[in-house]
Amino acid sequence: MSKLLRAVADDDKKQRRQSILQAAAELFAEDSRQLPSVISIAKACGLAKGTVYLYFKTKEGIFLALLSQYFQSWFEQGLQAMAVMQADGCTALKDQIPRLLTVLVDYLENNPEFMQLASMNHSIIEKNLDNDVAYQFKKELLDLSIQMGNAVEQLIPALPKGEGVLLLRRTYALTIGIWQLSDWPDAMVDAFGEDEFQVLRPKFADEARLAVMQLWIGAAQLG
Amino acid sequence: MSKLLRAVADDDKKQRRQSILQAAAELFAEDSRQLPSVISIAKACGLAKGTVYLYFKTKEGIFLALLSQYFQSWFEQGLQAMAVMQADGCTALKDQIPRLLTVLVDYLENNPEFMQLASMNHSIIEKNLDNDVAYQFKKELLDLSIQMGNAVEQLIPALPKGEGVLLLRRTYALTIGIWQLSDWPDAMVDAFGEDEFQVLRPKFADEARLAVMQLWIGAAQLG
Amino acid sequence: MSKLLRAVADDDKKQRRQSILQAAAELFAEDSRQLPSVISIAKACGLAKGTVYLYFKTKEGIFLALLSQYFQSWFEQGLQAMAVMQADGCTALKDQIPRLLTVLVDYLENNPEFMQLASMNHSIIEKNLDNDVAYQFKKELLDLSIQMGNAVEQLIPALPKGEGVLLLRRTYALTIGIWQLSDWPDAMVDAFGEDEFQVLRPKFADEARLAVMQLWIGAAQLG
Amino acid sequence: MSKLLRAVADDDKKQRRQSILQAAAELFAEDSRQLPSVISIAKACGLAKGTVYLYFKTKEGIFLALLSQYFQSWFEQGLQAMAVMQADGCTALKDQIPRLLTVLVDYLENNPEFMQLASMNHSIIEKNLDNDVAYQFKKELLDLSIQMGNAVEQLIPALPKGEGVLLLRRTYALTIGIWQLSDWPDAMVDAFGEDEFQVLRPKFADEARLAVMQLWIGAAQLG
DNA sequence: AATGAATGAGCATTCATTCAT
DNA sequence: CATGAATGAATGCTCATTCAT
Repeated sequence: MSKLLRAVADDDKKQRRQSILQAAAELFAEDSRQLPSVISIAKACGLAKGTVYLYFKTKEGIFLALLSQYFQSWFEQGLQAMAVMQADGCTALKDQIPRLLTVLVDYLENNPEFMQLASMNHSIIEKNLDNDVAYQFKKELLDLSIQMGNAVEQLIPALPKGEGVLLLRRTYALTIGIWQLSDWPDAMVDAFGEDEFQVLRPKFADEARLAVMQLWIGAAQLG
Repeated sequence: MSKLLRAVADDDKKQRRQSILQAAAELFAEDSRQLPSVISIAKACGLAKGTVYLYFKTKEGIFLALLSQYFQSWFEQGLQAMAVMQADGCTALKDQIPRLLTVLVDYLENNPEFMQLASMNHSIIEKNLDNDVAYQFKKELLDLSIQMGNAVEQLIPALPKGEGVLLLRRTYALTIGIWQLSDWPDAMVDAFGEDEFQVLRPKFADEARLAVMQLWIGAAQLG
Repeated sequence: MSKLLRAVADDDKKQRRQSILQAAAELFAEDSRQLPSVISIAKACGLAKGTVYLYFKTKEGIFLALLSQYFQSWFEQGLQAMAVMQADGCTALKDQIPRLLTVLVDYLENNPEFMQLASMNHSIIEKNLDNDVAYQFKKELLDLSIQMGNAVEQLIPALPKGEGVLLLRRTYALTIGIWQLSDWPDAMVDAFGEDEFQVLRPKFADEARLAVMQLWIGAAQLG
Repeated sequence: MSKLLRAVADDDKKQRRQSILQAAAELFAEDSRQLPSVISIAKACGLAKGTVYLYFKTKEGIFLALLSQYFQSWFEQGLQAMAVMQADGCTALKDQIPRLLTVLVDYLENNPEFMQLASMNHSIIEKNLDNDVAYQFKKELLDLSIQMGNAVEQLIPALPKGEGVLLLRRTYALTIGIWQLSDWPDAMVDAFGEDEFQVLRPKFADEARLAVMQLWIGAAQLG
């Protein structure tokens, strides 16, 4: 076998790690019912199985890292959108919330693996993880959530102190649930068609936009 | 081994089928991270493995049937609550909605396997089902949903025609999402404690009650 | 695949179990450096891998069962030999001991897998065993040893009470050690020839006969 | 990483080689069920994995070198003891043999890794060795054995010419066998206790002293 | 000489499902 | 109807060794 170029420099290593994540994401997108096998990931990025384990301790570790990246990007998008709106002088709540939600939902729509991964039961991804790795992930997620929660509170004055992050939590829960409703196995779609059960199977982005809007309105109302 | 008495009469068969579901539910409750094995279910109800397959085509079929029963009971509870309220002459929306939601969430709280199973539906249960069985399940669920959707519309006049069932759909999505957030593997709770990450990990019933209320208020608002 | 005849009757099951042991023994004889893989054992007796696990809980369990059979046969041979000698009226110690040792060593010579297996380090066979299975084995071995130890004491009057089983223990230890000295990997024999190192590498049976005889004489002397 | 100082001088190399053996011995002592991994050895002596392979062709080579050192020390002890006795004018066979055996067994008792390693030699260590390395080892061992065999013959006049080395060979075999009997996995000791099976599981040093004495007496008798 | 990134062979075990009895 | 023997697919991970740097 022609051996791979060695990733000696730190940058090269980072890049290689990223290529593993990339391959993992693509394979997972193909069949979101289960995590792809390590060997398939390795092959997909031209590495040997053992090499993958130089970069990740366990298979689940790969997908947690992936999930982490999605979360980060998602929050970034949200924070950025809010920053832009402020810079734009867009202060009408009526406009701001829909703009923010659109940004957030668009991201989910454009990165379906995110929701797939996130909605995968804990019992699948979070088993077989180093406590360190899992803790790190939770910690980052918590920090990001709180940071963005604060921003949301500034956006919606009616929201009591500390409710921002809770609203985000519920928003996330809602999108996860909607994803699961919307995500049918292809085989089932083929078998049953799109129409008969459309009440049970919403189109993700439309439903998410609308449902989250309802949730936010209700939250602002109650606050 | 001495063979079991044969279930010849329809009633006997129904009863045997029910005993399988019973056993499956109990075993699943013991460890809800994964579906119990067929052999364990068979033993738990005193049958041989092959016999279980006389009543269900696949293991997943057992749990879909179980899930179906939970849905039925859940909807029944909801419908009944609404009927009682009407009989009581409780017509203040302000009172009715909380009463209904309490009934619904209480059911979920008292039947944690329901949420667990429902949140597995997606990635685990539906991957190995006969089309017939799956279709049957979806169909029943659809009918129930529509029926209850109508009732909800009567309850909330502000809700436009056809929005009842959609609100239910979102309610279900929201509870599923909250369940997943609240349901940590024991190992992780032990490792990280209950406190540090409580923002990420709500208590199911409290959160569900509150979040669903927000959703319904928002929905009524928008309607 | 044409499926196997089913071993339903108890006798058939016993026979099938025996055929697994048979196959395991033969494969192990081919390369005594390591336990053969389960798949190779299964194939060698025309079974599927899973079927092997219907008869044994772990791979190591197969080899412990095998070892147990060898021990039983070995002790039987010894006990029988002593019984025959008594019946023959052979009472001269001078004759009896060599006859007994010949019987014992012949058995080892004719069943080389026995010594191979026995001399395999504990860390290999005794790991991955049910405690029950291991205990059962030890218990049987203990009983047999004591029984035969008593017989040896009757044979050698000079031996103090209770020394019979200890002499057997040392005899066993000695044969194990000699086996290890005598058992070179084929590759090494090929590479180095038989002659240069014959001082380090005895021929098993000759050495065992002689060394054990020395041990027994010394034991009788000391007793 | 900063590269290590290079061992250019022969002495430095010898020292580095020795430090590898040292580390290997210590790690093996910690868990004598299996040979430690190369990476753990490398780390333990502050080297990189590849560097270890500059000094030894295979992992087993490390442990064979270690085994060789144990053998050398063991024989040295024995030869020295015999020399001292002669210098002491201790000529009573009755006294000499026990003194010698005590020295030999004490060494084994104080260096349990020796027996552990020696009893692995057979099934584990020799399976992955360069012929050169193995030959070298055998050759050295042979020379030492012959040398010490001669010394034993001088000690025990009753021993025919050439029987000294054979007696040593049997002595070694006997100690190896006794070692294996005495060496139970901790898990098993914990599970079964020390008492019930003590007949099958001698205490190494006591048993070795006694059994070897019997062997030597028998050998002197027969000679 | 020293490093450490890359390689890839090797394997026990479970368990859903079938089907001969 | 009931049984339970037989099947066989499916896979993460370690670690000795190599060799480019």
